[in-house]
Amino acid sequence: MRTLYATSTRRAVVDLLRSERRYLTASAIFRLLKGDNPKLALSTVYRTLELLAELGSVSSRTEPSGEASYVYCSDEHHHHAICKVCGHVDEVDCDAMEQFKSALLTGQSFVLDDHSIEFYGRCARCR
Amino acid sequence: MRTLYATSTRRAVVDLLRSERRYLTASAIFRLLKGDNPKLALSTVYRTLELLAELGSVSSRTEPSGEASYVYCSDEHHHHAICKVCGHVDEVDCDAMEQFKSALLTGQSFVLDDHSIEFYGRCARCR
DNA sequence: CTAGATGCAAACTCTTTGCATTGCC
DNA sequence: GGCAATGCAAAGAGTTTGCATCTAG
Repeated sequence: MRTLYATSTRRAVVDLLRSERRYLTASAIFRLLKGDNPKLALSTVYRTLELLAELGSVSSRTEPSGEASYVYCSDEHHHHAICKVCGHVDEVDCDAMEQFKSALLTGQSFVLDDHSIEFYGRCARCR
Repeated sequence: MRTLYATSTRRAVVDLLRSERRYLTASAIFRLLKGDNPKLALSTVYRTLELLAELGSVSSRTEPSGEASYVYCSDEHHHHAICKVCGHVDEVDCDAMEQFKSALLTGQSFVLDDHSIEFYGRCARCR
């Protein structure tokens, strides 16, 4: 199995995502880190994000523009509540979903295997 | 206000989406229509899809690959149940969601304004 | 006839890849 | 020292745009 190096770039990307807790695009991350690391390459950011996604440390979504964005979060099954004001992302656990399945799919002859939910609203600080 | 022409290309795209009822990418639509319409341009398909989205006749999502795909559906607030086998898309109305809000967001100090759900499973025919 | 739609090709944006060089362990 | 990671530049893929031509109304 491949050995992973804890490089300074990787640490910087993880630190940034861990402190921001909102969805950031690769180029946004690149811009934010470029200052402290002038020779950083955008392709390295992409490769780091790909790695973090494989490791289950980040989750990605697609912005309406079509750009991919990433947020640091747990590897458990959960969903995201995204603040429309500041972009802050809360994790929402989804045990409740189980018991609601049937009600949500009333009248549909559909066998539910999985689901994906995004909530939009205002977080504790922006409320 | 701008006048819309009911051109043959537009009719063809709408007819296709209405009969397929599954998410199709612009290039898939292009390929499917190219046979009957050899001089069709991909850019026209994109422009038609953009128009249909504005009119509320199609809804779009982003495939894991990053490609945008489109499905013909109602303009009402609803969600989609997507068959993993054939891709068939059922519309799921979401009245039920209202009463589940609080349960789903238990313990979160988040004010919910909106939500987006996708269900994955097997449709009536593929079950 | 005329505004709107189309085809074609070029331009753009985001993302990925090849390869020589650098850096972690 | 050796393998993994990086920077840089080039290539890909999907999408958009400018413009001359065509067409529905």
